[in-house]
Amino acid sequence: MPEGPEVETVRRTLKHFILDAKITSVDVFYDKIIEDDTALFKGVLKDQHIRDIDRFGKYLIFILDDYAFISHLRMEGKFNIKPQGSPLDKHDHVVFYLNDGRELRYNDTRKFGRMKLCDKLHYLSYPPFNKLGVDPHDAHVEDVYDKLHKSALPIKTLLLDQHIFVGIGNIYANEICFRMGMDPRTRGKRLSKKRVAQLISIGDEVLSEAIRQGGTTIHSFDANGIHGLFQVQLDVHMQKTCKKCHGEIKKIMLGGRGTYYCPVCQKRRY
DNA sequence: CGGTAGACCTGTTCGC
DNA sequence: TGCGAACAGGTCTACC
Repeated sequence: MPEGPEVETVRRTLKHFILDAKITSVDVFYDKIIEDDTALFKGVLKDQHIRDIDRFGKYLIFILDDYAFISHLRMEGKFNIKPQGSPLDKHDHVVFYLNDGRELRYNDTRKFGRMKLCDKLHYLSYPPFNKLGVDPHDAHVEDVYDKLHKSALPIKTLLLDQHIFVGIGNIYANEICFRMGMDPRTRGKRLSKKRVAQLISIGDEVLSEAIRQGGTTIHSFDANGIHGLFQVQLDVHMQKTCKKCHGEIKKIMLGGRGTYYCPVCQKRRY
């Protein structure tokens, strides 16, 4: 699922359903998902209540009584809440058994997602968080400008760099460039301070709107029949026709990622 | 250090 | 229809 807005939707939904539930035990069917020793991970989580769920960028942080762990969904990770004993899906890799007869299941077709124990109180001061950038909502122009100004990489590639901004993924990077009226190939160093200020505010706007709409849900989060997640209205990503000028949307590769843009509306290079 | 392929996985879609 | 290549919401590593 996961760019920042989708992870935020998962966070809110999970929090709504499993806050204060107790983890009675954990099963792990694919060890690589757990970056710690699996036995340690299972042992630490046993009999802990889920007291809170935080998010930083695309990371979820589960806060327990005495410990905490982070979860990154990468490309296809999903959490589902199922009644105890309902049939396991082929791609369910981690199961958290809850004391109320439900199970929180981590499902991940491509097995890219990762979980790891972290410091409960000061996790932001340790890896991976201490090296990450800022949420566009909290960004300061000077800091971002300093980073962008040093780089010859395309701005669209820089938007994906989690050391600069957190939470922006491939879809929203494309959408942000479109809303900026900016060619995604524009080099970071070409952006003026004023343009960076605009980038921050449009970035914040795009992510906030997506959160309001419940994230772009293609593989829908399916917690106990809770649907109602809208699909975010996308302007360019995977589109054929430009919503503004009705011209053709072009697709190119930048930094190995599919990049969509309108050659008419995103002509300007700064 | 900056930047770019390749790796990690499975499933779906596209082209011949 | 079949079959391999390319691609998918992400990040790390190895290597110029």
